Amino acid sequence: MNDKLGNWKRTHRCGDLTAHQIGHDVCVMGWVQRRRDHGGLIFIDLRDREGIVQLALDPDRDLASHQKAEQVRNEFVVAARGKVSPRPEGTVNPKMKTGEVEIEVTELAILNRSETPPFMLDEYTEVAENIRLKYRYLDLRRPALQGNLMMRHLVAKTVRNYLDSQGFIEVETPVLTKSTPEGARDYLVPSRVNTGNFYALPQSPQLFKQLLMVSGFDRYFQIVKCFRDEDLRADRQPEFTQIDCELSFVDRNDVMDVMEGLIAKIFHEALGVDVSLPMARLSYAEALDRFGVDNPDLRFGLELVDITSRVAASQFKVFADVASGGGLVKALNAKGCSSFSRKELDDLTDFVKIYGAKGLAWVKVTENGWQSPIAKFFNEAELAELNQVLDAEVGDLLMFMADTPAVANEALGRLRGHLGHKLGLTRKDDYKFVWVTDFPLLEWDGEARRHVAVHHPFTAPLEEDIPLLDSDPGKARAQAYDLVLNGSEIGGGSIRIHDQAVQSRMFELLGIGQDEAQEKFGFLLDALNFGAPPHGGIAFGLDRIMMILTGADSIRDVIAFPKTQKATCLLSDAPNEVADKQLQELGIRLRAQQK
RNA sequence: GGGGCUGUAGUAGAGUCGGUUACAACGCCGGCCUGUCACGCCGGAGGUCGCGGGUUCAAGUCCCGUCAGCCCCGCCA
Repeated sequence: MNDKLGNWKRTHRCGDLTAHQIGHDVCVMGWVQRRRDHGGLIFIDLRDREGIVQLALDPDRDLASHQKAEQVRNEFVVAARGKVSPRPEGTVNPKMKTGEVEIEVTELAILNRSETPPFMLDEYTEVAENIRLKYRYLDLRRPALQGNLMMRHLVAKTVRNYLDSQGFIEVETPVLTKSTPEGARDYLVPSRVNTGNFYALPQSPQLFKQLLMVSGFDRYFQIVKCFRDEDLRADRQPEFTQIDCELSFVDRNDVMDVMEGLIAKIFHEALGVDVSLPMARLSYAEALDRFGVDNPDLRFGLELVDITSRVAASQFKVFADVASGGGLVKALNAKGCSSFSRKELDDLTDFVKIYGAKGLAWVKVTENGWQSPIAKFFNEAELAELNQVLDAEVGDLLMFMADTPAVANEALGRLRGHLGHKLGLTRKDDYKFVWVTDFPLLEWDGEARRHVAVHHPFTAPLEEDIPLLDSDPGKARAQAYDLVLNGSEIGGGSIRIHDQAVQSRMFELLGIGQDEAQEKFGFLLDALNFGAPPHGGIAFGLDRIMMILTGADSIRDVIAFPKTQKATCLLSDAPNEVADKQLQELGIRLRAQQK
């Protein structure tokens, strides 16, 4: 039989007790981290979200509570009354925040018992993630995850305070909304009242926040769940949280300025790190040229060098053919890496093949010149020129990639990131921000044989590029911007089209006919005709920001109840089959599973 | 849809070349212990080697399939 809470009132949290409370009578409640039974004396480490404090139970002080403590096991829920006392000489534990004191218990209550937990809730035990996810409520008792979620709360609070101070108003938008073409696969929700019709869960509140600008709210924000039915990754969950913002009467510099302030505030509050402003800015074209990717990690150099024109006339056919065929030949210099083993080089080659590269040429720069399978194809002048543009010195490892521009950039850019990690150049407490701007507005989808929006269909082109919409739409750049932190895209947005004519032209370019545009987005097009202000916005991935703030390698470590890579919940067992009656009410019949 | 890694007591691991009864640690249970703090000492219980099939005199070990977790490609405006 458990003890009743009765009139016991907690006075302190365990982790808050220090020398300041010495002499105070206190009452604490929490979970038993560990019991140490010395036959006579019993020590209990009692844990709550703030930390751990030691209870000392002496039979000479109170026999009843000592006897009760003999029954106590790990994870029992216990309340203790007693006096905060300095620990005897020589028994202070400097590893604990509360290590100078202990509670001399005079009354102990067992508020609830616990089965032996399936795994030890200490910092030393590594447990398989499927076990942790099944017993998520236990895993969440551990200090690491408690800390992550408490910091998440602090960040959300900071976001609300900052945006409020900047004149933003938090407005909720519908979760049951309309499925629209473009973008990610929607999660669908069948409508019972309108049999055969479906809502979609929002991929983002994009259209609604634009409508709020038309409504004159001027500045909107929302910390909001978004849903995308796509495959998961270490930093991607099917439901995730955005810090969603939209502003009226602004250009993109205004948006970036306000948002830099938000990010700086978050880092100051959460980590005590002061981000220097303004943040770096890089055009999309320059990002690709120097780093191969549009989300460069600026914590280290290893920049890519375009050598296409320098190898066009070389005897090395692989390079020369690519160079003359519209491809790209790029290189990077891994300083001091000529000691890489054959196996390491093979691994790097395998790595770039993941991104479609056919191979990777490498050169070890030695005192006797190039040591490389491709050295023989280059004459003295060419060697000298390449050494010069790549800043090659003895001990360096040069790597070359020749392919289509898309593959060469992506593969070598990813290799650059891979090397940065491998060489230990990516400190987690080093924070390098960069805005990437001037993205292309459109990209050609060879399969669908039409243009698709790089950002989304409501993104405004650069004003100077509007004529290109008619002459060469693929060349038009967008008033879009991504915020990249340490190689991770943590946010992105754009100035929107507020002119109905431009928006219609945009749909035309995307191959969305007038009728279809009216059917899918008519409410937005109508709204643009009723005095839509110039506006733009941005959305940050709160989960990704939290990953970086906490140093988590997985997005699951910053979400209370995450899903597995197959989008299931091991705790609740979602998704599951539903009763036939439910399907009947919805007018749904399941198709036979195709094998 | 594809590539890769992992799967052995409650937990996390070892298990050699296929060969007797599958090991030790932590946890758990019992006993002892009045200054420990990942307490210590003594004793004990605990196994569908993920699952299914195959090869073999013999499979945790080799082969095929499958399931689950993780990482990646595709996908993610």
